[in-house]
Amino acid sequence: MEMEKLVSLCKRRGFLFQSSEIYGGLNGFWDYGPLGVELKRNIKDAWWRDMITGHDDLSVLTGAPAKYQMVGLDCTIIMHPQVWKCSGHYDLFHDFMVDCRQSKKRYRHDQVRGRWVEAKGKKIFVSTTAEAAEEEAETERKALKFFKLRSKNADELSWTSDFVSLSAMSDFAEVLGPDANELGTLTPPREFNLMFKTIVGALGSEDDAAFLRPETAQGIFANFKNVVDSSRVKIPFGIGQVGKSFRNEITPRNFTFRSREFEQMEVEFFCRPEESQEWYKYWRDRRYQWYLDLGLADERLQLRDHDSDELSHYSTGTADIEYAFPFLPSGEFGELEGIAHRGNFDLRSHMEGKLNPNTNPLELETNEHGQPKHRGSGKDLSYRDKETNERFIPHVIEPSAGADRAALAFLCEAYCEDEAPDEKGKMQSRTVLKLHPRLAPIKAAIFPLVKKDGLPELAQQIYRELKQDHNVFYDETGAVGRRYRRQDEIGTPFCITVDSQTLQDKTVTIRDRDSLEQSRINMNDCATEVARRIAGKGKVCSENPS
RNA sequence: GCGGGUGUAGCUUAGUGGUAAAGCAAUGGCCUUCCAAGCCAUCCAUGAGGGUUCGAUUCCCUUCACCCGCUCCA
Repeated sequence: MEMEKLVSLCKRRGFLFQSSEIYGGLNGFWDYGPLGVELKRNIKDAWWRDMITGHDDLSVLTGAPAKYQMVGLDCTIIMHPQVWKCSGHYDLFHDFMVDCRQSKKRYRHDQVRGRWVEAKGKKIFVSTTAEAAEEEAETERKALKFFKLRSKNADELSWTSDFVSLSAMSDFAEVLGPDANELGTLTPPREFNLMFKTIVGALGSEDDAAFLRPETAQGIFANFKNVVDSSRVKIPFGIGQVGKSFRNEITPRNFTFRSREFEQMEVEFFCRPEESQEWYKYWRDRRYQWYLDLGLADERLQLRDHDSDELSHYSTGTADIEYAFPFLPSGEFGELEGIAHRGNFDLRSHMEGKLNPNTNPLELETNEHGQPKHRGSGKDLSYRDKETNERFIPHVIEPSAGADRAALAFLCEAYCEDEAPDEKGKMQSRTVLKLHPRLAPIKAAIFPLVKKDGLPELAQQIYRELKQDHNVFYDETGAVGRRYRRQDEIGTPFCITVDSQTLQDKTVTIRDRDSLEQSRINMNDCATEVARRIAGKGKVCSENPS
């Protein structure tokens, strides 16, 4: 499937528009049109229903280690700045980057290391991005090449310093960049603010700087105690939240896949440390199945466990649910959702202060004076088991999904060009969105076959009745075939048509979008039939010829 | 952020230093008894800003957006 066709359809039919399009657009921001907003809302509603309000906390769900509770939360986008300092985002999202004018590469300032060397009366700083084990050999190789020396003359190189990070350098004039063969090609370090900054208060100054949240999760951690104290939840339980997050992406690209403003659907699931591994596996598999149940094909969906070297020290497991988006090279997948075992890192960071994620066991990150780099709240965020009277800091499993990425994946999966007969029975190509009925923006369209003999009045009667429970659409213009095709293109799963036979026996036809099959049902049964078909329809996207 | 490419109607394309053309779509009619039919009518465009010029959609500059490749992806 070509991405341009889907992008074009999204615009033409009102799923997605570029933000501020009349002013030329804004890179990394997208608006949802009348149909897109319904699709995205259906995705969020399905998630909320399946994870939170519809959750059966009295039964042990298939694959789950035990019964558990689920509650929701809706936190503010702007939070106390200390939240982001303790969460690690403040440090992590303020990278200093240097660019190389020669190699055109960009490096994280603190990840480039090197040492001073002198030869032939000239002193230079040789830098590299190589691993610590190889940096000595790598800098020697580079120095030899720069001074045009043979390996056997390596003793002519006089190393005058230990390895230091580029961040310790004040001037790059004598620096040989990691991929450069001349000096002074590195630009001064520039700050990349990946969090959106704003000022709180009408007269606020830089001291009143605050940030738009780069994830919804921290609001849940910050409210952990409030939820425990107010809602009678007992561990194990989860807190879910759906909402906007903001990241100043360096390169937004691939339609809505990497946007600067996006919506997340996150659960923070709190459990006993010794049971956390089982819960991690449960959530990983449960979330994967959710996408399958809503129609993503398993050959385009994968559950990828992170390798141990990708994991944070405090995490005993992280998996990504990934989808083979059509804009990616063949064989590559893009992340829809990450399920991370986060240990007690977050709750402890908000208690004690920012922890150093590279320590094991976790230690407080300190500044040059030995003081905490970012002070925590000092509040006790531990949990007391009312039965055993045991107090502990829960471990956290975090399934974190992107609503916009899910919407994009469902659209990509649903887009389909197949054939349908025209009025002469000849096969014509048709564009159809084979969206799961739960996700389809419009559940059913109601047509009078012709605009006379009282058929419109009957159709409108059905329309009004269905409207009470579903988002339905009424259309009486043009040939009925054209109306069917219009609905196919926006993914409407069912079309109900009133014809002359309705006048005699009160039956109407209901047409299935995917099979094109029509069956006659009593016009008074339309609402129940549509509800039955939406609920009963399993996987509808089993075939995707593109 | 770098390099290359592209911007004409909702979409697909045409064209020109001097009135911007068509098909499809949309809208309103007529006609139509089940899968994009037909007829009539209507609506809509040179991404933005500046320069050269009597005159710029066309030439030049800047900018914005999109696509491809690098980079980045917390």
